[in-house]
Amino acid sequence: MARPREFDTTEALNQAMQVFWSKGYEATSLSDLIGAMELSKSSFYDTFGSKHEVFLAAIEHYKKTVTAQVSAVSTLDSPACKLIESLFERVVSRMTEEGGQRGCFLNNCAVEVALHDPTAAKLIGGGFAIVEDTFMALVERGQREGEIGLDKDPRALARYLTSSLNGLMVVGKANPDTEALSDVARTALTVLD
Amino acid sequence: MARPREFDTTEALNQAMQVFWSKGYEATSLSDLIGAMELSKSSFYDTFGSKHEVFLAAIEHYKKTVTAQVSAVSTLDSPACKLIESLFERVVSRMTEEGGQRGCFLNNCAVEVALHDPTAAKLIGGGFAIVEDTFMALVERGQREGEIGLDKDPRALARYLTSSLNGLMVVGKANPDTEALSDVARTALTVLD
DNA sequence: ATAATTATGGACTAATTGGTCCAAAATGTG
DNA sequence: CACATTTTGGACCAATTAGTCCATAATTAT
Repeated sequence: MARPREFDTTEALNQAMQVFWSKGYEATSLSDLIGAMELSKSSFYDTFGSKHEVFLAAIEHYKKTVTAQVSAVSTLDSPACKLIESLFERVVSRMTEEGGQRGCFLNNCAVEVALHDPTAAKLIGGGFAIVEDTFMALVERGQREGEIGLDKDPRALARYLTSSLNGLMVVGKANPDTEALSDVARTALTVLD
Repeated sequence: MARPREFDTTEALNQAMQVFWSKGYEATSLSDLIGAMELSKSSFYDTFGSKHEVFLAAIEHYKKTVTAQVSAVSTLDSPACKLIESLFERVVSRMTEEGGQRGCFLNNCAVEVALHDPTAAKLIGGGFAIVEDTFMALVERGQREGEIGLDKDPRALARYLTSSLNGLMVVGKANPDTEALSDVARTALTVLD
C-alpha cells in the first residue's frame, strides 16, 4: 500500500498543525501525528525528519494561513477602524463558541515552548510580527482616513493591539464568557478614539 | 531514613509549583517533581496522591501567593493609578530580565491545560478572578480619588486590565523586548485617562 | 527499651515514548 | 512484462512514563 501519488504534503502539515494546536506540543504523540496525517511511521520520518521538525513546519504553515487571512481582511475597503473592530469581535465570538477555545496556535506555542525552544521562539516571534505589521498598516490607514489621531504612534498602537488580542485569548481559555470578553474588547478599542 | 519531622508540605508544594511553572504540566516528569520536592516516590504518592493532584495543589498554592502579593500592593497608600502603573511596569521589567520569561503560572496553565482539564480550568479562572477583583478595587479607589472618570465601568476596566497583563506576558515570551513591551504597557494604560 | 508509627529505597509493572530499520509491496517507467 | 523507485507495515529498540508495593529503617510515644 504505497502512499497514493496524490498525497498532499501541505494537507498533512495542516493536519499536524491541527493536532499540535488542540493538544499542545508535549501532549501530542507520534501516533497522534501519523494518525492525523494519514501516513505511516516510516514515511513520517522519511518525509519530515522528526516530531520537532514537523512542529516547526506546522508553525510556519500556520503563519502562512494567518498571513493569507489578515491580508484578506485588510484589503477590504471598510474604514480601518471597523476592520480592527471586527477582528476583535471575531476573536470574542470564536473564543465563546462551542469548541472554539483552542485560541491562537501561535499564542499557545509561545506560552508552551518559547522558553525552552529558541528555534520555535523565533518563528513565533515572526508570526506575531506579521500580525503587528498588519495592525500597523491598518492604523496608518485609519490615520489617513482621519479616524485615528495623528498624535498616535502606529507602531506602539500595533504592538498594543497584538498584545490585546493575545490577552483576550488567554483569559477566554479559562473563562469563555461573552460578556467578560466583550468588556475587554470594547475597552481595549477605546484606545483608538 | 524516615522523613525528618520538620518536613514542610507547603515548601514541597512550592517547589512543585516552580517546576510546573518552568516546564509546564506535560513536560514535568515524576522524577522532576520528587527531585525538586526532595521526597521519595513512595512519600510522594502517599502524601499527594498523583501528579495531577499535585498540579492542582500547585495552582492553589500559586493563588495564595498571588493573593498575598496583590493585597500587599493594593494596601499601599499611593494613588490607585500609580499602583496599577507600577504593576504593569513590574511585569514589563520581569519579562525582559534574564530568566524572567516564565511569565505567569496561571497564564501558562490556562493556555496549556484549560481546554482539556476542566478541574484545573476552574481553579485558574478563580485565580484570574482574584486579580480582576483587585484591579476593580483599585479602579474604584481611583474613581474616589478623582483620578479615574466616574463614567467608566470598574468591572469592565478590571477585566480589561487583567487581560492586558496576560497579553503582555504572552508577547513577551516570544519577544522579550523592553521597548516593545513598554509600548504595549504605556498604550494600555491610556485607557485610564 | 520496647512498641507503634511513619517514611523510605528500590524492585517491579505495564504502557508509551520517539525513533530506526528492512524486507515486502505497490507504483511509475521503459 | 520487467525494471527502478517509492512507500509501506511492522518488528524492534532503549529509554522513560506514571504508578504500586513491601520489607526495611528511622522516628515517636510509652
